[in-house]
Amino acid sequence: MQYYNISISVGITKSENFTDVQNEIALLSKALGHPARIAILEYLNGVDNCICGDIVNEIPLAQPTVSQHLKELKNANLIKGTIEGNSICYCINGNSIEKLIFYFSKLASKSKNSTCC
Amino acid sequence: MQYYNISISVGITKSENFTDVQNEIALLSKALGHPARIAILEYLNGVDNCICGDIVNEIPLAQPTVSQHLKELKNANLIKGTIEGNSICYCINGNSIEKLIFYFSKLASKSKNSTCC
DNA sequence: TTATAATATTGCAATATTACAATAATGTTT
DNA sequence: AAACATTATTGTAATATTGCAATATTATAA
Repeated sequence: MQYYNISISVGITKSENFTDVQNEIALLSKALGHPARIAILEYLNGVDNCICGDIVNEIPLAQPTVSQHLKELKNANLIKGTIEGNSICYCINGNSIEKLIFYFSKLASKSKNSTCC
Repeated sequence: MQYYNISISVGITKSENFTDVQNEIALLSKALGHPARIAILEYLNGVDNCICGDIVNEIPLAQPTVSQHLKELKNANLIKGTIEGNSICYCINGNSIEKLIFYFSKLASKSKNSTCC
């Protein structure tokens, strides 16, 4: 008797089964799915003109953790930013946020009238 | 020599460090952070009047997996639903979606003018 | 050049998420 | 009642996420 242990993709999100739009909205949402990253966006929004050097001091987490969250926000295209001297200059990418707003508006449009549940 | 291995919260999101609003938006976003759950919402939105019995057949994942995703959407208050006979009747909770739209609109408002990054 | 300051990366432990087979629970048919 | 249909739960394996200490990188200041 011989056993073939076939287990290919347990634990991985099956992105290939879904549309590009579904995957994109999910990725953006996922990046927003942590309070620290929401807090970072709130701070960036509160600071005018992108003069933002000390995000680390504003977020109640250790510096490497904040750095990691910033990286994820940038990967998801939710913030733009560059290093300027020995500090960073990040700001919100309004386009991505608006993409979400536009998508969710469509999603909520029909569901307003639903009274059965 | 004696070692005290103190490691309390490694791996857990530190929700207590953030505001209620930040946590709520993050939880909603997190629930939206998977293409299958986006697909479920799209399907629910496409079907009028909540006559939705066969979500499982519409999502390209195994039935237990779909059931799990539905549970998460319900936990996050993104869908409402009840069992009706031997089928389910789910529909989108427009209030939660609108909560996100409202929040993101505020977040994107200031960032439109940012030109430094 | 040698600090100093700010951010990034690495490595690791702990927890969370994803997916599904097997099974349970529950209502509907026959 | 027995078979069927539909959804939920349990258990488990694999991967992902979270958080931080230690360290690296890079630019500025002394």
